[in-house]
Amino acid sequence: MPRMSKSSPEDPDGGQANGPVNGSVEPPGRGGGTPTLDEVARVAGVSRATASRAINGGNRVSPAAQAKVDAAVASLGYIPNPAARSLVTRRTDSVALVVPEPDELVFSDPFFLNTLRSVNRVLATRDLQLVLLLAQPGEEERRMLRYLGRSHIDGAIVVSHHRSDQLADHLPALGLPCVFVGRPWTSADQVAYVDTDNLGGGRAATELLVERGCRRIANIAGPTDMAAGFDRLAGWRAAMREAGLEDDLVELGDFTEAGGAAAAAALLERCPDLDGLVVASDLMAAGAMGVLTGAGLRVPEDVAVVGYDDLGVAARTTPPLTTVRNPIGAMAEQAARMLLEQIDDPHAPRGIRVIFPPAVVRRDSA
Amino acid sequence: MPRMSKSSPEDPDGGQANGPVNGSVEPPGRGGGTPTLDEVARVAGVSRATASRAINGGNRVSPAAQAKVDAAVASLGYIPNPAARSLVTRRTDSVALVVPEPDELVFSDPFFLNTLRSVNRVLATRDLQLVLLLAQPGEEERRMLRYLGRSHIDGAIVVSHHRSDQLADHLPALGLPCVFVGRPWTSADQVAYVDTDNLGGGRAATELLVERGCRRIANIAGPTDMAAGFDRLAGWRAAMREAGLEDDLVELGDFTEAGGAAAAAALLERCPDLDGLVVASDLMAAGAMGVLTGAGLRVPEDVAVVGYDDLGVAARTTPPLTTVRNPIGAMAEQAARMLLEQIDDPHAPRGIRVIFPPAVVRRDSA
DNA sequence: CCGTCTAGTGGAAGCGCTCCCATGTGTTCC
DNA sequence: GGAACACATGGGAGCGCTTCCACTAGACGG
Repeated sequence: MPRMSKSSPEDPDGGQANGPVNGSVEPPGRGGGTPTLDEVARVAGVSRATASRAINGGNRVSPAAQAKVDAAVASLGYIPNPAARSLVTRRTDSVALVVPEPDELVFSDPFFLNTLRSVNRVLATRDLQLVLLLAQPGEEERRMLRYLGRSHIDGAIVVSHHRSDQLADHLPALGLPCVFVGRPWTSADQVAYVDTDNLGGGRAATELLVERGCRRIANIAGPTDMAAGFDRLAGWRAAMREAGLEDDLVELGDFTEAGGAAAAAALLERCPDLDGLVVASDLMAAGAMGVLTGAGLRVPEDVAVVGYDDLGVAARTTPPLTTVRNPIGAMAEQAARMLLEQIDDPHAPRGIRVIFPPAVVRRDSA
Repeated sequence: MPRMSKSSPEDPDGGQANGPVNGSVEPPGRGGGTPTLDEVARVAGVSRATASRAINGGNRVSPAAQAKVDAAVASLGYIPNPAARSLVTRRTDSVALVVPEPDELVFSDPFFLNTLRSVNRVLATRDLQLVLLLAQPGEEERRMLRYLGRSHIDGAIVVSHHRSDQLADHLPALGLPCVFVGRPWTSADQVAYVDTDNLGGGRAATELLVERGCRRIANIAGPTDMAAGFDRLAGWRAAMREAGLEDDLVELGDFTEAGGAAAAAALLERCPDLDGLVVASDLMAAGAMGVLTGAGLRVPEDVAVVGYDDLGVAARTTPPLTTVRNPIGAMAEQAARMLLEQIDDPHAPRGIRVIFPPAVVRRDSA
């Protein structure tokens, strides 16, 4: 029974509207549509079932049949229809990169690009597609959750998660495989995540200054609704207390250069003779250093500065910034791999976490 | 080595929804799995056909039926299965953002992020998903083309297209709606694209220096395998000739800060007394200015500098950079809207192009 | 020499959806 | 009052694919 793929009675343009237009070859006997599994099977002289098996890894297929199917696929230029496949397998071969975006910060950060790159690299090895989901809190976020809730996607990687969004609670509840980059605020023990030891990093940065002999060490913190900002500040606090120093010289920044500058100015006002500065990001540190030198202070002679991230900016400031490395590429890759594992094995444990150690990178600012 | 810990070794509610076998196990009608259109129809007391119509815009559906279906959808939390829908409609409701990536440059550019943002914003208004396709030339690119060739995607936006890739020839040949951001090298009259007038921009930048009285104006060009780099250089050339000046003081950069610095050094070697510098990107201009001031030259007193892009860097250099604005956000948005039009109407004209005028932004460097 | 395997195969049953078409119902017009 | 026309509706045929299941050979041991 012939498919009536073409020219149904009242198809005005003969069906050439969508779909790859005639363009190239058309070996098979049938109408000019894109080849289907049926055609492959016919050309190969096997059943559709066998053709399907051959195409999907060749389980329980004789070498002879496999060869015939391979040849047919090649000659027809056959590519399986993903929708049809997805309909029955219930997989979509695509994963989402979820980026809650309450502000525009994410985007100015080289951090995001590194993530994208690394995730994509891992996914490419498995022929998975990356769907980007940017959503602001509120309506957009809700729509995104609806989207994720249905079988559009096999899994999700969440980056730049904020305290306000409820991704960490909702995603696992959907039964959707997911991995967070950066410790989630809630449900942290039910969700897989990878992170750096931001607390240890904040502590290490501070200890460096303490050992250098600094006594009045201030801190420019990141937004405390992001785990990274929160933990780095906590690390600073811990190190300060251990060194017997006051831990009240803190200003909040927003991870931007301007924010860092503003915070530095405020700090300088509060404590004109500060001699050390721990900053939660290199970009903010760059802004802060501008203010310091503008105030006639030398870095590191008068004020030693330590940044955080080491994603490029740090090497370009004057003086080059001593900083704590944030291995974002490795983290994202790790996250992608963990997601793959979850997708492959739905019974795999859910709460795995991987924490990368901090690494101080010494340059000239401290 | 990252350390790893599993905090919840066993999976409380394993993946129950993974086999297509479920259909037979699960009595239809009771809310076991995800609701289907059948269930909606049953709950609403109408046929599946009517339910489908009601859900898809309510054409030829009585208000009463519409209301009943709406209620059923709400109460069941029904979301159409995209695969099933796509199988019959031959649409996928997702578009690709194609990024050929011969090098890592694209990523360090704020340009890319702006694009992403804008495209996403437009797509969101129509509930379309953004699939990110990053591919290096060669095997990866071929795989990408195969992917695009099939009905995975309704359309594509191509950014950062290089001379070497053959996207501009292949994509339209696939019959796939597509829009380029940045003039394609080939098939430029068969492909829709949006661009800025880079030639005009290069010319304007140069004229600014000429009017300022500069006579020995050098140029740091971008990669000439990208239209933007090529055109900006051509604009400089045209303006130089018109002013009766030599147009041979050119060095090629790679759109990075380091590349700009290297080019500036070479230029300085060739012509120690140059008094004007037109640079194809702000990042390169920043690098170049570093070299200039390092050589004891004042900007703009000794050498006036004009950059290109104005995507943030320009305002942060010392001195702030006079530059030519590259309205990348507007361009990307425009591209997305054009793509939507092509998708909506397959018979729409293909070769539309939209060119944004250049705009000089005066700061302190010239 | 006959069960009993096992590997390979094809028939057929859907996956959840859209849309064509035939079939009611209520309106309008001559 | 019947023809002519809306308009709304449900039945049903697929979209292209995977996979269950029944079936046929040959292989092998008893």
